[in-house]
Amino acid sequence: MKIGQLADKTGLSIQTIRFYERKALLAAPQRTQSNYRSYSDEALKQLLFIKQCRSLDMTIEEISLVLETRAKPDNSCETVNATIDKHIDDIEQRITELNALRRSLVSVRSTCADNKKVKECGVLHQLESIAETRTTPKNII
Amino acid sequence: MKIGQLADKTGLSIQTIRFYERKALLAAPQRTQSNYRSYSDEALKQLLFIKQCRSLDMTIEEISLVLETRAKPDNSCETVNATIDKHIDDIEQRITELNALRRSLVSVRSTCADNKKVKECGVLHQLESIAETRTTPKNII
DNA sequence: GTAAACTCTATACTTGGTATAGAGTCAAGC
DNA sequence: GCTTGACTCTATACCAAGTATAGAGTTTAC
Repeated sequence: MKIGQLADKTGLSIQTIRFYERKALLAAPQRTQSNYRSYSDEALKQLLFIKQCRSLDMTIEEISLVLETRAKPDNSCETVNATIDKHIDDIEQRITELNALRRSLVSVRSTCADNKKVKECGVLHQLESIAETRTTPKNII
Repeated sequence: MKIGQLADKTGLSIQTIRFYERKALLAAPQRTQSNYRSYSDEALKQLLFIKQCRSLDMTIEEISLVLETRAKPDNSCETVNATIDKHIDDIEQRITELNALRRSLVSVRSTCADNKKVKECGVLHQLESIAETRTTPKNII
């Protein structure tokens, strides 16, 4: 199967598939005489797995780790579970941060009604006051 | 004041300050004879303003817009409020998405106990099953 | 035979910075 | 006067997870 068909079947773009190959998530496939990539059904399965992981917002690195673990059926799946657990933690933390951020924004926003002029704008005044700067999260997620 | 002092006073890194200058958030300062940047207190204020906006996770573009509006004291502050409102909306949407994501992850995770082998791992099985792929958010925030 | 559709590689772009390299400048101590 | 260390300058590359292009070659349909 050529890359276009694989893209159709997976719903991923052709560039994304090539990108995953470069990132070593997907093994480099065989090539036709004209140097076109030629994929097996295994590749399709692999890509759907990757897509599923990405839909859970796992990073390429996390997926890489999971794929590596998966390759050895008799190993413990501990690292997979640990990856998911950490990922859940990260997301929970990010939710907490965003909630705090939302509260700050709502608070700032509440200081200005509509139809004011710039010089009277409470929001701008708020932004000028050097409130104890909340250290904002590196937005990983 | 030289850039190092400004960095100390604002808590921003020297590179970040130069980066903001390149992005036109901060006006290019005067230069000494030896081509060192020489800042006024205005620049300090401006940077603190920018830092405050960034701490609210506003993008460079949003900050740019707000700064532009702020420059005209008699204009309406409508665009500022609109920017904040949209920003709040975006964050609320992102929180909703992350909550959904968290539920999915917890659900996947619940299918595997500890100390299983890869071939028995419920999490891996879940990831293989081609569940209706939740279209995952482009993580803007 | 030719045009459309497909594929290839390589490269640049996105965001908000961070991290170098290599060169120049300044102040202090000897 | 000279050296050393701290500072600054520009330019460039890097991060994640792709997306978008240019320019070339290939296959397919008519």
